[in-house]
Amino acid sequence: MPRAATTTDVFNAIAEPRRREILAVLLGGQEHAVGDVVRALGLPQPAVSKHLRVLLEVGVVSVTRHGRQRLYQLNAEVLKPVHDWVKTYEQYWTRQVSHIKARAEGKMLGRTDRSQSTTTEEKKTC
Amino acid sequence: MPRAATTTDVFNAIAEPRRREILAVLLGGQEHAVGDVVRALGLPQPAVSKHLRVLLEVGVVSVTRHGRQRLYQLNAEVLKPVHDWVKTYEQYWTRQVSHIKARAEGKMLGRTDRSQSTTTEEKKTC
DNA sequence: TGAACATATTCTCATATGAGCATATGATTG
DNA sequence: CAATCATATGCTCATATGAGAATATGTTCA
Repeated sequence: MPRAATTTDVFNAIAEPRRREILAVLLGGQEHAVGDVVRALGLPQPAVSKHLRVLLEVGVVSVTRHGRQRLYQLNAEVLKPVHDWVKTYEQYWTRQVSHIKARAEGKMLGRTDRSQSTTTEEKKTC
Repeated sequence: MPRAATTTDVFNAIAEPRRREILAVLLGGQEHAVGDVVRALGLPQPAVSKHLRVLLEVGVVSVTRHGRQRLYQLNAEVLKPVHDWVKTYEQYWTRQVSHIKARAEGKMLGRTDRSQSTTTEEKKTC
């Protein structure tokens, strides 16, 4: 089976950087025509339309017809699952992390360190 | 260009449900052998190893060799970007949404600038 | 040394992209 | 109606899956 479709859920939909950029443009609750997004991001119109379609299918944006243009609006609540999910992990990077972890483990394993991490490249997030 | 590699960034890595399940198993800061995850999720071992590799490349887990087994551990801070990103949208699904939106719209007409964190940082625990 | 155990890697295959480009659909106006 | 503006859809192509099965690498122990 190939990778799940981008329209499967919000997690897949927002994995695409361009789509996050589009959502950023829609931030503020304002309605925005496709053209606005195109101009704001400098992307080709078809690309924007396609990305908006994915976001629409997942429900994170809604659309309204207004004359010859379609006004897209952010529907943020659909992002809540992402928030809830990641929030579960929040405590592990907030201060006292080592403390919490130490207590949880309760012991220290003597280990031979050998960071053979395959690729030590830097990944940038959006 | 095809879809970005799953190892491109955290957003892509966590788009896969199985990978989120694996992270859930690693929750708690404890070190877990691959076999533990396999047993916990009932997935074939190669599948787990492959998913762990992706998570490792993105940095959301770290690994340590201990005898013949490899102990994986959650490295939650890598998830912070996801948290920060989604948090920007949080205010739009929390109560008073319409109120907040109305105020925002009233203030800024026209430009959508991207932005900076919400000045009011609330820290409530779950 | 060899068997058993733990995990990683390789290979194939069906499938879903995202980019780029062309074109279709729809609405507005002269 | 025809021209124009605003969007959406269709097409090709290179590429990266994730699942499944088989196999390789590495470690411990008898």
